[in-house]
Amino acid sequence: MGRSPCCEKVGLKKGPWTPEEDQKLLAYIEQHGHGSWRALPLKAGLERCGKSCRLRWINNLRPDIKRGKFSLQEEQTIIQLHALLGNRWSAIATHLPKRTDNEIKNYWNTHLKKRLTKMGIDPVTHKPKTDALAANLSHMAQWENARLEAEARLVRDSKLILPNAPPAQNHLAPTTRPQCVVVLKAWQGVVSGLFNFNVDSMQSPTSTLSFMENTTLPTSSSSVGMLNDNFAWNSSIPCESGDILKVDNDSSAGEWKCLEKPNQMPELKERLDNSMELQEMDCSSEGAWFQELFGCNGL
DNA sequence: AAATAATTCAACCGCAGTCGG
DNA sequence: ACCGACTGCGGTTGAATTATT
Repeated sequence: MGRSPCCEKVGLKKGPWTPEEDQKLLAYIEQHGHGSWRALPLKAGLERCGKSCRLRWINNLRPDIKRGKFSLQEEQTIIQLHALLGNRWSAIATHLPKRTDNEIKNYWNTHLKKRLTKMGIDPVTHKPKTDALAANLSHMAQWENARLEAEARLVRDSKLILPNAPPAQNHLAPTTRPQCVVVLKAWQGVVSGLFNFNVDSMQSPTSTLSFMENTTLPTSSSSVGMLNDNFAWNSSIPCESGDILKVDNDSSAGEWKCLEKPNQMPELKERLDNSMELQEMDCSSEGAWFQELFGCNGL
């Protein structure tokens, strides 16, 4: 083992590099290669330790470094790889050849981690947090479930009492039924940790976010937005019965698009069909509460 | 315009793994 | 097998910058 003594030596310069120092380091490496980092500072005429030179070269002076804002694709790759590899920044950096591990680490800590946290996703486990937010949503979902059961029962009872009663006016076409229930169902699934990453797809630019069986995805625009912000990579998500949600990375927003018509859970569909009152339920505000909860624009 | 708070990111620090003597 | 030199990595720090009051 043993510790490197070079950085403990007194008299070596620390702190930000000057352009002159950069020039010396660049010129030396271009001419001789870096060779032994420990010996380099003396040969290059730098009052720095080898470690500092190495770091400066790797993180700033290397000619193949890409600077500037991370692209959506890069963000997606980082999130995917972090889910797989954890804080192994150098391993992650090998998949983003023009980015340094330090830059990726900084970007994760200052941007991506915060974003995931804001979305209720644990940035360590990449699973939804079972915190107060999730508990609230779970509670809301249970409440909604109970309410629907009661309403459906009421409707059935009223049909029994008035068998010839005319059908209630249907304000919404069946395919455009209120979707807040679907959203809640889906969120219940999400908070239960029903999704996982398809490891095999990690190398592929088009990856699949696979859900465990019977996970119903939300189809309202607001909830789709939520998923977009959480898992905005080039993905296809199998919904029920082969319905596919796809994120379109060709657009700068990486928008989720439902390619097929939404397919709701059979029992939910039946319940909705049975409930005339439910068909009249006003769900216009559901987008608002989801956006408020998740802080995403979702549209 | 000034003061303060928040954010960003380059650089440092120390630990662990590898290699050669 | 042991020891020391060296490199690479990840966590952390703090100065610089930007946003907010």
